[in-house]
Amino acid sequence: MGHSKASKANTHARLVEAAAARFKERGVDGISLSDLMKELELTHGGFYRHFDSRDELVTEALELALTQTGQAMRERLFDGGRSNLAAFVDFYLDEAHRDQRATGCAVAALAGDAARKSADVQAQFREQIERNLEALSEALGPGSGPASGSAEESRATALLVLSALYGALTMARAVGDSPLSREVLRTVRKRITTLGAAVKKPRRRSKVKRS
Amino acid sequence: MGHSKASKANTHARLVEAAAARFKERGVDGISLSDLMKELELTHGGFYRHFDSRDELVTEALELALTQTGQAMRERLFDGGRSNLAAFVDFYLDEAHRDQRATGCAVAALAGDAARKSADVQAQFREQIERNLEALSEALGPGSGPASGSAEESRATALLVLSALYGALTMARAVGDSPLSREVLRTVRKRITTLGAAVKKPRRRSKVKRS
Amino acid sequence: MGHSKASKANTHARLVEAAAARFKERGVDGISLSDLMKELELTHGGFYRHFDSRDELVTEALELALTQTGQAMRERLFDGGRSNLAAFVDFYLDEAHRDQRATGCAVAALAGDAARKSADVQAQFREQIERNLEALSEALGPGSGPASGSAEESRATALLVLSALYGALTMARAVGDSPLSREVLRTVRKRITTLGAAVKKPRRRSKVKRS
Amino acid sequence: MGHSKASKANTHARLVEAAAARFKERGVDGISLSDLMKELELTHGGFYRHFDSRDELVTEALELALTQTGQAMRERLFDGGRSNLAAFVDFYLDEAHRDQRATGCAVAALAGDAARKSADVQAQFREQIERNLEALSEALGPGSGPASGSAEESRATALLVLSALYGALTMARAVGDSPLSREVLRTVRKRITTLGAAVKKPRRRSKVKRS
DNA sequence: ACCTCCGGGACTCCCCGTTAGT
DNA sequence: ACTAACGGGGAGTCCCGGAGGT
Repeated sequence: MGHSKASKANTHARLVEAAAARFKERGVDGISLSDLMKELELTHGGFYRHFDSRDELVTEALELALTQTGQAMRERLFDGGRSNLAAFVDFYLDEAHRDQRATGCAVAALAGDAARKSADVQAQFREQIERNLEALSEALGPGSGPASGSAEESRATALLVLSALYGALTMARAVGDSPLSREVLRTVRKRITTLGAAVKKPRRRSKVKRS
Repeated sequence: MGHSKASKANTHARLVEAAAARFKERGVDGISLSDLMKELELTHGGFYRHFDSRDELVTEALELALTQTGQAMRERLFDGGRSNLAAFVDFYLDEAHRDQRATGCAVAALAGDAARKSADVQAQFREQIERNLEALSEALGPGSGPASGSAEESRATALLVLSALYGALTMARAVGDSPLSREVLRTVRKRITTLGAAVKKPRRRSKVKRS
Repeated sequence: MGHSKASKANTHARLVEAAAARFKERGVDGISLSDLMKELELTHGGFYRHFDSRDELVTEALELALTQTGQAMRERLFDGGRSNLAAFVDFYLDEAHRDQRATGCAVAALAGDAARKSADVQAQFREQIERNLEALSEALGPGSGPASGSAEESRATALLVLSALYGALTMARAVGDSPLSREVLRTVRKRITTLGAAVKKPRRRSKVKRS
Repeated sequence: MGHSKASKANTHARLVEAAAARFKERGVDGISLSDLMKELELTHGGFYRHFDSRDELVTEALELALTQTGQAMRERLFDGGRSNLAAFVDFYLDEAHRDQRATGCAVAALAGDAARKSADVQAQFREQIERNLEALSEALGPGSGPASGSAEESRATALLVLSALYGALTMARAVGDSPLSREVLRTVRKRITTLGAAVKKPRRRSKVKRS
């Protein structure tokens, strides 16, 4: 491993990766540059060879974290037909996912922090969530049901599903490992598919209710 | 210059209140003791008259924030019959609530942080969420439907509803004020009642699905 | 010793005395009320039965310290004829006086602090120094010399003598016990009388010089 | 934000200078580290980059204040022949010097405090006063008079003169601006040269007295 | 890429003057 | 007159982000 010109780019990338993981684990302000550099067996003095400021790292790490999440999500979602949603939910609301914040969903890990950050950071979340939404919407798809305002409906359902997923995972994490935590995961895992069902079939009744 | 008779208890209480508000607004680590004291027009020196450490304040402020939230929630939930859920949801997913983190729901504001805090803090969230769950479960009540594992069912529904509420509010905040943010609030507000509906009436189908 | 009405006045007086001593020893800001009260075997909570504020004690203690000093000074100055000045100087510039700040001259002990205190405090010093000056001036007296602007002359001499006394004592204290400290005392003690001599006898030359 | 290359040495020096000035003005205990740092537009957190403790700053600031004083004194004293003493005295006992404690003589400003400080501090005063004494002694010089124990004599005179100077300035400051304050300065200014005269010429009488 | 260090600012501790209640 | 405690504020310590210099 000579210290070729490529090694700088490599270190940059490793830094962003490590930061993405630590940020998801401890929050954007939860880890210092010094500790981060130590992870790569570097000293923190060298940091500024790669970034102009911590904020720059934050931006890049967030970008990475969010796109990785989106990518992984989509892959699980699109493998075949309708049953993929269930598979995705099973993964998303698993205890393993709950406990591995470093590798898990960036939105669930960092959305709470994003509310207090700059508009730029929030824009990053917005873009990614929008993308996630589209993917989920497509997965829920209008295809399988009778054609009834399908695009709108499935997007709305996707929003509801996403909210429930993020909320459930966040709650499960907030209460620590406990019966409640496991109950949240298990219950929402089981029930969440009813949302898709509800929107696809018995649409008449819902409309009546809302009026 | 002299302290009025208002006494310690008052200052202590005001400190906890101010901390609760600021914590919800900026996160538990987002405000310094010094700035907190300034809010009460005090200086940082007097802080340790009231708390042994910052952590002690965190504990008390979290307790206050969480119970206040729970209290307000229950009040909105129980005014009459079933329609209160809708009213509660309308309040919870309003833009005003989204923008007023200082006075809004403590769980939504701080659950993201709780995941990285001590087991004690997580226990506080657990207790409060449990209480919220019971209240919501009762509000969704088994009463209106035929006696079919009603308690269990309504608790499960409550979990789903709560998850969606927390998740939607968190997402709406994370993306900043924007069409997406408003869409999240609006959509979930409209759709969330279908969750309750789904569980209360057409219970047969749900069961079939889950099997 | 019942706690009769007289006892309060008594405590007040003892406080002022103790404060005067401590202030001279450690400076006006060099002792806390708490420590002061302990000297009287009281607790510091009772202080405000006797004074409205620390400043009030300072004023009274300074008054006492300054007048006691003046009194003692005058007594040593006026016992007989002219040789009293020498006796006074011998006392004033003795190592014992240097080492016993608590009972020694208040002006020498506190003039350095007075420069940084309020106009009121400085007025106290002004009055007392004026009185000391008059006494010394009288002691140096115009009597023994030929009548030549005698009052003016002796006042001027008194000023010079006082300056040298205060300055020598302050210097002797500032350098700590050491050959230099003792040299200052000894030398000024011996030489200072030449000032009086200079003014009383060979007045012609002085006047020529000043013109 | 960000520190220029100007580096530590500069800040250190500026701190010592500022401290020297403030100490002379308000006393060694009269200014807080925080306020001191504010003068340099720094915060108190950075202080310990430059000094291990407040005491260390005190030592250095005292050293600076004392040597600066001595230097300035000697410069005024040695410009030509004997008349320089008068010029020095005129400066030393001027109202301007009385009112500018921050830039004025460190001995006069701080000797009162030194008596209550550690032996180390007193040693600093001792050294500096010794140096001042030698300079003044040399200025009074044995040269002009008949050769009679000249060194001893002029040192003794220097001691007397220094005492009078310190004492007069201290008194003038202690009583605040007032007729008395001005009288002290004026009178001692005029009379102090008689001390030198007294020692240089009529030496016989002095010797007789001392025996 | 390292090491060193600067300046910022937080937390904690402790003492002071002052006040209230016993 | 004491006990207790309040609020002010200084000192000391630590760590962080950032900026040289080797």
